[in-house]
Amino acid sequence: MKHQGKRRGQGRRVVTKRKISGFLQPIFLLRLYGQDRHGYDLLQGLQEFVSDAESYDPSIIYRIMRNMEGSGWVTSYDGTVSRGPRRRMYSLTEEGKKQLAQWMSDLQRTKDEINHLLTAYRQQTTESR
Amino acid sequence: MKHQGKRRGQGRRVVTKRKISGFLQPIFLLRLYGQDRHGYDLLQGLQEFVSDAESYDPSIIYRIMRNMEGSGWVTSYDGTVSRGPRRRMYSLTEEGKKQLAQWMSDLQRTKDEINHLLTAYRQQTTESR
DNA sequence: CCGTCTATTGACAGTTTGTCAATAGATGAA
DNA sequence: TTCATCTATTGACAAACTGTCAATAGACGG
Repeated sequence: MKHQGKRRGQGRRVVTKRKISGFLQPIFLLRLYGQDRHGYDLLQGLQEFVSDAESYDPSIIYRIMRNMEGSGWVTSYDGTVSRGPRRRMYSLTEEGKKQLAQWMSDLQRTKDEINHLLTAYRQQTTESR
Repeated sequence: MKHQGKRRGQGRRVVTKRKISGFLQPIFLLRLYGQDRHGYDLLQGLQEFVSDAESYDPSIIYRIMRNMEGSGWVTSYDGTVSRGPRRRMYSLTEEGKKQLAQWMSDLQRTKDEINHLLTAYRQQTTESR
């Protein structure tokens, strides 16, 4: 008999720094819709879509873009250099557009689910006062 | 010189089964608002809030609940047995209520961000046809 | 020539996830 | 009674993902 209703599980787990995963990918794909861009450009445009854009380490952009290239959603090529070192330019593929559409429909459903949850919460907290 | 614009990154990474993380926790806390419940009960009530409730392995509920107990958001005790083996009952703590409120405000912002993204996507796809 | 800014890459440790087997009591059928 | 089945919970492992940070490197201003 290990534990029977007594204290369990305390300790460890204090803060969670994890962000909502799978949210940056659609943002990047969307920003590649009109024109090709390089990683740093994508990083800077992030602030339009997320509130804590500064908290992202630049390296994650490149990791995400490499993964998306591996999935065939973007392709890359060496861009011309203006200031600084070589830039890897990314462009959206047809497959990437399909993936983006899929993501958007998933996000629509996620939004509906969040909404449902928020409504249920408000209901719960107003009726019990 | 490793790669200069040639094929890179293809291979690995085909399907992503990962779900939006940190979405089940607030659902469970909310369902504990009115009354104490056991894990299996929480599992069954999931379908009200997420579309793919069946796809969740029961074990994740217990893992999540143990973590939340470790964080002090719920406490547990042995419940009375009606059908089947012992049930571990969970109840929401005051700290858990605070955490839930925090989560809800985060989700509100997340919802706004998703909304912004969806709007930007629709704009992009309609203007470019 | 040096420091700074732009830009990208690679690596590693720690966390989280999906999955699955194991345990176990209660109930109903044979 | 014995067995299968349903309800419930626990533990463990490998794979995937995350945060973080150091390293590289070209261009530019002073």
